[in-house]
Amino acid sequence: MSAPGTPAELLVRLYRVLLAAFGPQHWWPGETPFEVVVGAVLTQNTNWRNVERAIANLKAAKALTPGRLTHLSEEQLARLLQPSGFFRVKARRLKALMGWLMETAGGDLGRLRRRSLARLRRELLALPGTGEETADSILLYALGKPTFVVDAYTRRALCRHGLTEPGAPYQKVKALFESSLPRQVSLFNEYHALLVELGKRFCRPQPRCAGCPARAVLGEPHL
DNA sequence: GACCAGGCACATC
DNA sequence: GATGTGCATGGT
Repeated sequence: MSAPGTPAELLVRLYRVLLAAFGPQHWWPGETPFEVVVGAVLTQNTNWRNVERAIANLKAAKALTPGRLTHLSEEQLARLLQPSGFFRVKARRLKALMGWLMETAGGDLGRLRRRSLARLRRELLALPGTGEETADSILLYALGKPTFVVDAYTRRALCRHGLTEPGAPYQKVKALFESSLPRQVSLFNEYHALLVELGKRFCRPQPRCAGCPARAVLGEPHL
């Protein structure tokens, strides 16, 4: 049984409860918007700690700029990305993303920001290796566009509490948040970060539900 | 030693 | 269009 209230009401209440429980998260955990772009690819199905190691390698090699990354060979790049896992595919994906960034904006994220959300999203999704979550992470956290990021933690938490059905498509979960909340970058930014914190603490595949703040809003998990 | 982590593309049915 | 599989490292 889910808690009383429309899904929209529940999501608004959940945000307040998570913010009170965890405090502001001030995401994304990257030092610059460009680091966010790189991190969005490297974190695919990977622990953030390993992503940090790969980013440290890029910094040590003075390769953490769009131009430098473009000029590295895939093999050279793959060696630097090694700690983040899937390093051959990620080298290919990062090169494709850098190629697009250089071609469309000369490597300048500020220039990219002038384009519309819809156009940027369409172009990102057309790149090999940039799917919906990676595209939305870049759009929200690096480019400041109001698009909601749905990740494994978000899906798991919502599904467990009956707000979405198992296997709900990305767009459906995203639309649920975007139709329930004011379309604000700061809110989408903070909410996603809070959901990741919730996920890390309580919504692992083997849930640890004791003390989970979401229970107060969404009721007992049933999956 | 098994399972998991802030996905995605591609093959196969 | 749904489902399965490869990609790979490091922490628990």
